[in-house]
This record gives sequence, C-alpha cells and structure tokens, in this order.
Amino acid sequence: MDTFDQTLAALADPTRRAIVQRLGGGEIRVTDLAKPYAMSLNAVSKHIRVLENARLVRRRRAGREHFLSLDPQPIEAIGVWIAEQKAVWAARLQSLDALLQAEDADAINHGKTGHD
Amino acid sequence: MDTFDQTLAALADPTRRAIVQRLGGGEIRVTDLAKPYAMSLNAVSKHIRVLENARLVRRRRAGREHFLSLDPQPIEAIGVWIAEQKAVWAARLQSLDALLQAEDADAINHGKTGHD
DNA sequence: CTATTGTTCAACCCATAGGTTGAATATAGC
DNA sequence: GCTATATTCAACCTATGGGTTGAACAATAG
Repeated sequence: MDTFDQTLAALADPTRRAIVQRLGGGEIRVTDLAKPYAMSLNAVSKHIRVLENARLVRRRRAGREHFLSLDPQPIEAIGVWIAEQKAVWAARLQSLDALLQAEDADAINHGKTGHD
Repeated sequence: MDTFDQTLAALADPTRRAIVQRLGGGEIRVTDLAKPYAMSLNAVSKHIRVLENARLVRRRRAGREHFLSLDPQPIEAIGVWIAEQKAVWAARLQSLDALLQAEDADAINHGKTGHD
C-alpha cells in the first residue's frame, strides 16, 4: 500500500476523520484526544498509529506525554488528485461539445439543422 | 458506514481508482474495463459493485452488456470536505498570527521588541 | 522508593476485504 | 434450439481492520 492509499484508507474511518478535524485546531495530548470517544484508549492509540503511518499525524514526545499534530500535506495531495480528475472530466465534456458543434456545422452544410 | 466513508474506502484501492480514472473518459463495458487488470473478471466485477455502492459508478444495461459511467458527485463531496479542513487550518493560523501581533504590540508598550 | 499517570505492546476475537474457482443467468447469433 | 458471450452469484480462503483486555514501560509526584 503506497502513501496515497494509506491516506484515503485512514480517512475512510469516521473516528480518524474526527481526530484529523480535532488536530486541525492544534496540538493535543493522546489522552485528551481519546477522552470524547466511546472506545478504549488503546483503540484510539491504534487509530493514531494508522494516521502516523499515513503521515497525517506527527508526534512530539514531552516526557511521558505525547503531543499530536496534523500534517496537512497528504490531505492536500488528495485535493490535487481530485483536481486532476476534474480536469479529465472537463476535457471530455469539452471534446463532446466540439463534436456536437462539428455535427451541427456538417448538418448546415447539408441544408438541415440536426435539431427538431 | 455512511456514503462518505464508502467513497473514501472505495478510492483507497488502487484498482478502483484506476477504474474511476478510466471512467472519467466516458462509458465503458464491464469486460473491456476488466481487460487490463491481472485479476479475474469476477474480481473486477466485485470492485465495480463496491464503486456502485459508493455511488461513484452508475450502470446502464443494454442487452447482455453493462455500460458503466462515473458519477463525480461523491468525489466532489470529498473535495468540499478537504476545503473545509483547509478553512480550519487557515483560521487557526490566522488566530496564531493575531496572537503574535498582540504580543509584539504588548512588547512595544513595555519598550522591547521580542525579536533578536 | 513507591504510587500514579500517560502511553504502548501483545494476544486475542470477529467481521470484512480482496481474491479465487465454479456454477447460474441472460442475451445474442446462427 | 444450440452455442457462445457478458455478466453475476455463491462458496471459499487468507489477510487485515477495528475493537477488546491485560501487561509492560516511562516519567512524574509524593
């Protein structure tokens, strides 16, 4: 699994998206981060691990406390991918449009409109 | 799993992303779509099913042939989510900035710069 | 030194994902 | 009607994901 795959897979889980959203507001300790969730601290710890592997989250150790922060880069990479896809769709629609116009021109040359 | 989760999970698989990309170029038959992949037709069929459940792909039946097309909406929904996250980050950076400026002003009032 | 707090590691459980193969179904062509 | 083509359905296998609990480890507090 490459990093891009990992980013998408990581974000596919609602708990992890909530964590990402929370970290968008700034650094936070593991325990504090875990507090709102109905699952064990261990489970949250595992989610954090997944986010770290996807490079979405960085960890700063200060004594026994671990502070987590967001790395927005992988999310932006997804944004880029989406933009690329949109470009593909746009290109296709444009060429469809060109095709229709060419047909219209052709129809006019043959003395009919192609429309009803 | 809500639709948003499904969209991200669907796109987390490289085969499925390739399919999405291919469909960006227009409609295609299941068999033709499956041709390039090193896996069985059945496996591709399953991927298609996942994409349909995520509402990323629509199916048009013409006799025994099934033509697939892309529905860009769920992908755009992810784009929106990403834009929202960016807004959060931007807001935070802005308030950090305001904080620093306030500190500077305070420092000036006390006759020092805070810089070196 | 000991107790407490913050966090991970390890083992386990169960559900799901991604692949396989083989059979079933639906349509088309002759 | 028979055969071939397009596609799914069903059963199975193995690996992985998300959760649990209990123990370990690290650092602070008293």
